[in-house]
Amino acid sequence: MSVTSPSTFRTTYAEIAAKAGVSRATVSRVLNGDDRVNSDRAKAVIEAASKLGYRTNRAARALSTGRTGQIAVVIDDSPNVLSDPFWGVVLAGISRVLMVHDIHSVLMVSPLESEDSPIAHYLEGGDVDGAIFLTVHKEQVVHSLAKKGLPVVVIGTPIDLKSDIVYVDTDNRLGAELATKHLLGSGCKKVATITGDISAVAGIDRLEGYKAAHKSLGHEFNSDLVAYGDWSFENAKTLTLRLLARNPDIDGIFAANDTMALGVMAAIIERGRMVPDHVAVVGFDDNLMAQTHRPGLTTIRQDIVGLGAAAAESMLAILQGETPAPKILPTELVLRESA
Amino acid sequence: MSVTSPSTFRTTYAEIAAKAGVSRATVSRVLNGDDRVNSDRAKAVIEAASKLGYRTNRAARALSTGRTGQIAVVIDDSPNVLSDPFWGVVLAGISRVLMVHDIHSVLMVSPLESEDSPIAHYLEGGDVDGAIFLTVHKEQVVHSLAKKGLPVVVIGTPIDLKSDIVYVDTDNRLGAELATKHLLGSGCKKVATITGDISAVAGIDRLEGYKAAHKSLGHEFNSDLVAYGDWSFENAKTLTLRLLARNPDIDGIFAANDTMALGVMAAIIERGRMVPDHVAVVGFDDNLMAQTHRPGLTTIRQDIVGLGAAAAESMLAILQGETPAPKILPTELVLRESA
DNA sequence: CCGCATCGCGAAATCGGTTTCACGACCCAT
DNA sequence: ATGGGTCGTGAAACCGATTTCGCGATGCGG
Repeated sequence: MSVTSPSTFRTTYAEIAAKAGVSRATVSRVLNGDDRVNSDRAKAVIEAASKLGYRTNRAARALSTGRTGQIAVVIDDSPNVLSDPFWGVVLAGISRVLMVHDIHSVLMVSPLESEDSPIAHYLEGGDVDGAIFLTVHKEQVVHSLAKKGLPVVVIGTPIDLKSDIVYVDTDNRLGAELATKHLLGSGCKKVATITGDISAVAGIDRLEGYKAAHKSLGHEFNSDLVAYGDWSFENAKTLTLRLLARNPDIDGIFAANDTMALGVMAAIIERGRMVPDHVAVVGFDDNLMAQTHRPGLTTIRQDIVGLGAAAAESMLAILQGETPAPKILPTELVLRESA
Repeated sequence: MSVTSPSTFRTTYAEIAAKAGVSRATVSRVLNGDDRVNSDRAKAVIEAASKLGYRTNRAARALSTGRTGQIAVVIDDSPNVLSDPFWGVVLAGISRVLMVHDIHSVLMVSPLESEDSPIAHYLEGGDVDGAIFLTVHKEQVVHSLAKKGLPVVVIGTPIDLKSDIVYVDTDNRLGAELATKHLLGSGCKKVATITGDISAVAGIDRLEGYKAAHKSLGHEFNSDLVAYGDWSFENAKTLTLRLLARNPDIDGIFAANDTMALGVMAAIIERGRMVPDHVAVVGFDDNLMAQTHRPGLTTIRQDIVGLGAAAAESMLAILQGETPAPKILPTELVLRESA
């Protein structure tokens, strides 16, 4: 009593077998590249299959093999997560790589609060062969899933590095160092930073890079010049106003992401100062806004598609039984007008 | 000879049946809400299932019922599509609704060029119960898939309206009218527009809205004030410069999306004029940039999550055997500084 | 009290690939 | 020639949930 009739006629091994005059077992062997089959028969099978327009039934295969050919991609469902263009691009990177290997991405947009959440149960349920996590969620939960045998890849460095979770990330530390060095190297005397959320590793690392640049260029690190932000525009703007009030001679600011860099610039303008003439600004990400904003934002470009692709490749490696090392992707300084 | 051992022990109907002292058939009936089962036995089954931590095996169910509980979400894979934050939000809207109904979204990021493309074949293959298309792709292909019996929902109005493809869209015409009326109503004498790609229905409709506003407020329509854009920043900037050179007395511009509105503003500034003092600007979308840009962009907000949700609900309706009418979602004017 | 419809339930078939197992054919070394 | 080995192949079991079919039991109208 199906609600909508399938109306699609799928051809099965049985039909191919009949047409090619062999058994279903042989059809299976041929179609899965087992070369221990008489080549004439193999040819016959291939021809029959293509003539009948055969498409493999993934449900049947999954039932039989226990592998579904599907990977879950889990994203936090908070209002500002999927509206960040970053994730869409990561998704594209993941999807492209997996699709080449005939693996499908199942999108799960939902917070993964506890080990009892429906998503966690689903992931354990065996209906996907693995899971890629797009933000760090509750790391605890990810660990426990991994321990239960689910292949897991995390995009972004986990806080607990001792655990051997496979992850990929952008080289946040070096990128931030690059950004800060550019400011210091182009004549800025007093370079401040607005950090990201430093409960996240990306936030910490970008701050570390800022410090490293100072050290390596022989500038003294001054904690007065560090304002702790949360990745958001408004907050960055407020912090910048406070920073400039206290240290009017700041002539360069490294913001830990582009969104905050825009907040920084808005604050500078509001104080009646010019970018980059009075204060130079460098961001991080190179998102669309960095390009469209006036003045154009000098920033650190990360290879976002590459990040997704790397995550997908790590997942494939795990499925092959390997234990891929973490991958850290390089960054690049993009010069525009703001610094 | 499995590569990674599943290590996960899934409990099956057989085990539940044994524990509850009934047959597998009865387990199935109970777990699928068939009420023609003795309530004591039902209780026993439910208890056994929960005690054993039963999770349904979707592959087995799919094989048996012919329905997979999965919907494909197809997005064009061009560099600037997934980097548009719009689509991420639509995805979230879709995913949330489907997930409530225990249906999973399979993401397919790929151009759907022809009826022979791998994606088209996959969609016909029966491994998903339906497909939601996130941009109009080759409409031809979508039609042919629909004709073959695949439940299909399109986000965005199809060009060929005679075909009875189910679609959902924002009220582009009315939104554009709202935007233009705001400009005309707040004192602008000469309001130009940068259109979107007018080979897309959204582009056409937003232009129609612009015209309708003029008509309804008794302003004459002047085709000199229409520049045909392509949704992109750079192009909009160029067109605006040209427009302003030819008509220096333009005092308002409606850009058919926010990205172009930023281009428009960049051009205005470059000409040494001020927004909104000399030229007021209104966009369309209300994306993140509209909020973070200075001056803040007055724009038309669409309910993007709602768009995804509506698409998902239409899909669910189709799967129920209904034929949902197209849904057109209302828009809203968001006042900021630019107009 | 009889015949017939209804009801609850389990045995068994089914969905479509995959995989084990065994069998016959053939080859080689003794 | 003969015992042991390899090779290609098909029959049949299997994955786990669903569904048809039919059986025995109960209920009801006449």
